[in-house]
Amino acid sequence: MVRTRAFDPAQALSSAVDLFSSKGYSETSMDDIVKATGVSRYGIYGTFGNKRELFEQALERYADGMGKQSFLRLLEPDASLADIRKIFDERLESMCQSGDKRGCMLCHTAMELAPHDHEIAGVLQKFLRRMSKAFSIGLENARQKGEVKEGLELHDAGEFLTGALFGLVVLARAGFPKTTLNAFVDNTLAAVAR
Amino acid sequence: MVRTRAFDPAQALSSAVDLFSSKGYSETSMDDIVKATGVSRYGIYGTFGNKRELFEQALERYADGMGKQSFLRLLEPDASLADIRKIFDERLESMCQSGDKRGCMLCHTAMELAPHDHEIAGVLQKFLRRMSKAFSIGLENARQKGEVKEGLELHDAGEFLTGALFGLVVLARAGFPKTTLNAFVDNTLAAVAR
DNA sequence: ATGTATTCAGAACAATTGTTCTGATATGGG
DNA sequence: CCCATATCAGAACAATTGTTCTGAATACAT
Repeated sequence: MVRTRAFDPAQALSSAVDLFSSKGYSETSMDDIVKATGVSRYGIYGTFGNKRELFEQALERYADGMGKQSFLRLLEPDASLADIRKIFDERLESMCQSGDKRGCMLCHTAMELAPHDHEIAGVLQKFLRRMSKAFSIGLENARQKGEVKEGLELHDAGEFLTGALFGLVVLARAGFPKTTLNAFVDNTLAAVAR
Repeated sequence: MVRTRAFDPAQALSSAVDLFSSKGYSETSMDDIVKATGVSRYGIYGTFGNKRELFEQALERYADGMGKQSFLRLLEPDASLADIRKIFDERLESMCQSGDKRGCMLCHTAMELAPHDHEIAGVLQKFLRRMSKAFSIGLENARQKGEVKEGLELHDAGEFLTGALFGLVVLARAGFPKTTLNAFVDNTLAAVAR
């Protein structure tokens, strides 16, 4: 052991997540990543492998973060529709903040990579199923409070909410105003509410 | 006038639309276009300008085609919810056919180009507003038949359907099975149906 | 303090990108 | 039949891509 690493891999991965989230895979160059992280090419390649592998790790981290900080509360037995709405509102807010508009890594992955990269597609599907499952558990909990539309099939409804979340992302990136996005969320929630 | 053009611009543009639809902007190279159309670079650049301009024309053509062949029937006074469902089913079917999976040019444009290309974003928004308007007129017509949920605000509902259509596209590209996509459409339609 | 192994910063590389140029080819009016 | 001109096929070009290599810098075990 001689010279110690001068950067924090977790922090570098975090920067990569930001870049990939906002610009997607092919629009983000390794040069962008080197500049954003301040880490040398040597450090990036030595730590994360190549661009594809870096993306895969970033995707994993992105999904984990989203799961822990947004979807976990749906699993609480007292979760309500308001908690589901909060997920949509948070995403809406994050999509609307200015600058190089933040995006959605899952959405980018589905659009650019999944159709011709089966390994990435598998990882993506795992996360989307997890999201959908969390949504349907959230709905099940909300149902206990009498907030959910009667007769709603919760498994399908979970996947519906997942898809709707992506619809929101696409509308936001197209540049629609916040009022439109809010109305979209209202209609989405109304589709599962009592 | 001396030597005549050996290719049909409309047909070449059509090939470009196919490529851009399935792979998006940056994943489609001019070399791909040259190969797919069989037209020389000279012909492409002379007829359509550069890649950006070609994409813009392809986008225009894509949206026009989609409008004429899918959305026009919603404007008929006797349009019904079934006609709206047909739009979703057609898209679902087109997304599921094998090979280099077909995609959605509007969706790709929103994800890759719109956030940093204001001109393209403007064109895109024009088309999305047109789609949403067609949806809400379709809903208005369907309302005459008593098919629509009472109290539904049709303007917002039109935009909701537009967003949901994109959600469907993203789920399809993520590789979800047809049954899931069908359930998504069911839930979407149920959100506006009586 | 010194040497050695590891990280660093950036040069270097081959491949691919969008775009332009060039000489050959073909066409229709004289 | 022949020439002028527009089109063709592909070479050429500069820029950018992902990736690897190289010598300088550094920090710990000795």
